[in-house]
Amino acid sequence: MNLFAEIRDLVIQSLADLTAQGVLPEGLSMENVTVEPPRDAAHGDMATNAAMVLARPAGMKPRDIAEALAARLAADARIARAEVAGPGFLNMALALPVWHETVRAVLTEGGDFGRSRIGQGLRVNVEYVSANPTGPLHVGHTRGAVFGDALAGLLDFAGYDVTREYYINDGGAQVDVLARSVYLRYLEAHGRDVAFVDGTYPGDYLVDVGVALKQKVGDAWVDQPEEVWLTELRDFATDAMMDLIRSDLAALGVRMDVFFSEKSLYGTGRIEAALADLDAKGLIYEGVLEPPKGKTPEDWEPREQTLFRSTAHGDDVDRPVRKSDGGWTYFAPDIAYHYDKVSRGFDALIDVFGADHGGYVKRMKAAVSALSDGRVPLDIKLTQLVRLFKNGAPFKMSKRAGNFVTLRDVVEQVGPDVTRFVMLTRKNDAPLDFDFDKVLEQSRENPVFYVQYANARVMSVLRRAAEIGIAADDAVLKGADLGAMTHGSELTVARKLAEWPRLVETAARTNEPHRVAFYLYELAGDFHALWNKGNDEPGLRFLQEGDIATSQAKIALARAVSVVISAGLGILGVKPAQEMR
RNA sequence: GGCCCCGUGGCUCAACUGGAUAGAGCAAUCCCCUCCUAAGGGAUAGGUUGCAGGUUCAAGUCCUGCCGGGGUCACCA
Repeated sequence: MNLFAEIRDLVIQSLADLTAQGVLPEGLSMENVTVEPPRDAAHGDMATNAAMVLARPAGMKPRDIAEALAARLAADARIARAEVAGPGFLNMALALPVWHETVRAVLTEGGDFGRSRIGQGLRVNVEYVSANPTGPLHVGHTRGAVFGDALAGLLDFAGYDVTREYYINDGGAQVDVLARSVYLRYLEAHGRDVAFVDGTYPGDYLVDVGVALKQKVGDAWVDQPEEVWLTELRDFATDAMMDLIRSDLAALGVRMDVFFSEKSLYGTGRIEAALADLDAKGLIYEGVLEPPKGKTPEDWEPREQTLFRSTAHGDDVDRPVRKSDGGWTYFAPDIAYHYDKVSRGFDALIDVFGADHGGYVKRMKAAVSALSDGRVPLDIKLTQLVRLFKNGAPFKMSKRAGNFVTLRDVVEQVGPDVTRFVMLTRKNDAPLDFDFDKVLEQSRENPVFYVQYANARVMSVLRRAAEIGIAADDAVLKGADLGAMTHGSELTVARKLAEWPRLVETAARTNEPHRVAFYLYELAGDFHALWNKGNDEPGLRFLQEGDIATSQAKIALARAVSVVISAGLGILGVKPAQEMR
């Protein structure tokens, strides 16, 4: 049930009736007619812009349309009042039973309340994390991981068929570096003194890998040239790193559907096939690029290269796909990878990148546009930096190479639920401050706590109800007479619940899971306000001694809040708290 | 220099992709605990949405040009 959609349907139907009566001319487009909550609650429960949108095409005054529409709407039982305001807004106040039915719908539909069908079962691929398999995940990856996972959860809830995918960059030169670094640790495991020269990874996390390698091959590779061990060691090392990364993701509660290996694209003709597709479309050519506009690099020299005509699909310059030594640029396998995604039949693609990859957005979009002939949209979401703090002071990462704050560090210190929620308290393209102390603070400043506390309070009421003998399981509550729910503070909460399905759709349409986190904070706020009013006005308490029917009506509202909080947190991958400790 | 992102009360951020008088939280001042967990709530004060134009019934939101901050910029991924 989506109340806003229902009322919009009513408005559209009413406009159609007016057209049939000849009040409005034929053929008006209703596309831009919206029904939304007004900013100011004093304006009523819902407002429509219909009169203003239609005034010009209809050749009528906004107020005339609004008056006619108001009269029509007032005939519906759900509309308690409809009045014209401002330049032609039509404000509607809804009848009390509408809110009671909203609460009942939440209890009846349970965790499915708010589920949407706007996705229409379309298959969407969300690619995220995709960190190089050269070490453990760090905080930056954590934000991308949480964002991508929450987005996937959101789209699933909105009716899409979602695939969560990780692209393993195991094909480039960085894997050779990894292999050499592991080799050094391997020598170390054999008691050798080693030096980590520039261009190798000195991180401690490779120590165990070196030991494991020793156990596997003994001393067979000691004092052997690279030709002997490099190829095999690459696989060994990337496997070890992917095991590490998988366990990092598991600690955060992220589970991928697909791990796609870049290496699997090489030597199999798949890169060639993708470029052949572009070539057949006349988008591959040999040419010389102009130097970048403005500042020319010192060592610039004109060079003939194999280029992808990405400018034909919105990019600023064409992009090389082959290096001068004949090998592929990194962009070539990326093209092939997205070609693979397109050919797997996805209806939409989403890539989640760190903000430092902003420069690749246009070329990736151009590639997907070209490969799919514009049929498959690619949305690229960039996640901004995470700034770490401890007790309000910037948390310096050690300068020592290879030593950084890992995902594991964060999760072990504050837990996966807090990590996830906090990472979503800012929209993806804004920098995020993460303070190890503040995120554990129990105060209104901390949204994680605030939302969890609201849910815990509901649970507390349910436990207390059981103690004093008031039946309050869901089966009872959804059949309860909600007539006793009339107070303004109660209706404020019900109104907020009614917004949930609409919020889900907006968040899904924009690919912005942070909206869910903000909504939950607002819902919790309305609930806390109601709770506190119960301190002043005993009549607003959820448990009314000696009046089981009234208690059940009020408990039903509280329970509905926890149902929506649980559903919302579920989308974000956070477990709701049953009690605070 | 080109491209991308950001600029909203003293501070940290929202604003339902164009809707009404721009909303929250911190900080400030004042109030509310025999009461379902006060780990909370209520009230007051605080704004030319970086600047200047434009588009329209309507602009924080869209367009153009500036200013400021960040990212990025051909054979590294």
